[in-house]
Amino acid sequence: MTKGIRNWQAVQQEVLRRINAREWPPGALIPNEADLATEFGCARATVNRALRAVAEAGLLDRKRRAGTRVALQPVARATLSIAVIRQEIEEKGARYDYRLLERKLVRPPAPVHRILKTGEGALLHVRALHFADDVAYALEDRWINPAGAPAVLDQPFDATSANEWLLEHTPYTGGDIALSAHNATSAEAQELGGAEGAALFALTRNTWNGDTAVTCVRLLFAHGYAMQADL
Amino acid sequence: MTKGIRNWQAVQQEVLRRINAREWPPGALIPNEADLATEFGCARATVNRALRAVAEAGLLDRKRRAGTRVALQPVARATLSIAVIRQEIEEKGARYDYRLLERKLVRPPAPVHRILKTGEGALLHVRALHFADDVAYALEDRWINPAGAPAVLDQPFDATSANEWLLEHTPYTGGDIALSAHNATSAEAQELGGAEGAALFALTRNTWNGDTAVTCVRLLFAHGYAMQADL
DNA sequence: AAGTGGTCTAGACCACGTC
DNA sequence: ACGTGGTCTAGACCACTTT
Repeated sequence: MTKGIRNWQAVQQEVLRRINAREWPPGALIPNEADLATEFGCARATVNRALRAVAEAGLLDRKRRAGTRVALQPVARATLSIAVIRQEIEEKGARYDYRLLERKLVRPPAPVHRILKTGEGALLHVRALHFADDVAYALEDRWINPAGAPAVLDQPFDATSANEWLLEHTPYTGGDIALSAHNATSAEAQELGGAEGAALFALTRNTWNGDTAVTCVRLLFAHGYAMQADL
Repeated sequence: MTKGIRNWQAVQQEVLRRINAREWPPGALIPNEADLATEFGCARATVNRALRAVAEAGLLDRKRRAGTRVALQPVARATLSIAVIRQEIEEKGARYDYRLLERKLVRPPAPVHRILKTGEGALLHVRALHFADDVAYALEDRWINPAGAPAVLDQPFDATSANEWLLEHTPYTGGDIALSAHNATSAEAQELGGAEGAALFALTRNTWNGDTAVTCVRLLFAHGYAMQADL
């Protein structure tokens, strides 16, 4: 009988240890919550809290009646923190700068129209550059649906980026993100200050609020950019 | 007095609604747990569970004594599910295939040595290709520390990829991941079946177990690959 | 039918950071 | 010092799913 494991972090640690040490090998059924609570000398709720945390990390599979099993293929969940670009740059200790390239209310081209599923209305198209210590850092190409972002048409976006303004002023209920690699066109290369054809890291993001599309944006990062994540 | 909000998901939903509707605008201090519990007619623990979930999603900042505030800059947390490559391909409905290119026990070059911080010993270097429906999908270039992966030297990796074997047989306590874009060298282009210079999506991952480095790997995905994430 | 995890409760004490 | 969130408890009932 193990004793003194009374807080959920300690329980979690012990559970992780057993998984790691293969005392509970992949696929194995582990004791139920009540038994573990008895063994550890704590309440079942405490065990539940710990097991739930480990399960959220992907290392346990829990099913009612069937019990808790050690995951066979622990799907690694990496969490990306996608902050406002200004913040990201300032956190690196660099000086942030911003330049608006274009801001137009236009009817979107077909691909954008398809993604945002907007009606007949025009969308606001904004293109801008973000700088870190005067070096181009990212090129932002964004379409904004005025129906999804009140007051957006009054924003000049000449000093504050759409990236930042939207996050502050526009609620959203969901979104999806795609990460990819893209060869710089000559125009992009010129704007970002790199070579044509250079491999650029691209982040494409669509955001909606309920049934209304809010914005779709592509961020092209200068050559050499790497996005960090933790396991 | 709102009534009938008795389970934590319902409380969470109501909290999200208030944030979204700007009833609780960004930066605002929201009522404390006890008051909300009274208002909703449930136990404080239920409110705590809900608020904790919303805070984990990045929409609330909670501090003892200072209370709970709506986050000013809701850092979007996107979660990447990084599965075994075989699984990823099969989930797309494609047929998975694998080919080992190289498997050698060698002294690592300086950059790898620096990352893994291993001693004098040799590392296992494995290069392999993953196919989806006979089309090259990803190129795996991996260094494995025998000290961190028992029995790895007995694995031929001719039928099962190191990607899969390690996940199944080698515990780890942590890791870090970097995502970037990379121009294909001529050799890489040949192996992946693309053009030299094509922009390739790269995932670089280092894994360790306690103080021991386990493996460092670079996965180069064929041109056109996009990694999906959800908000 | 039965056993498992999922959740709620009411109360309590604690840790922490602001006041 | 004191108010806040963080956590633990013991018990209870419920929902799901497998047997």
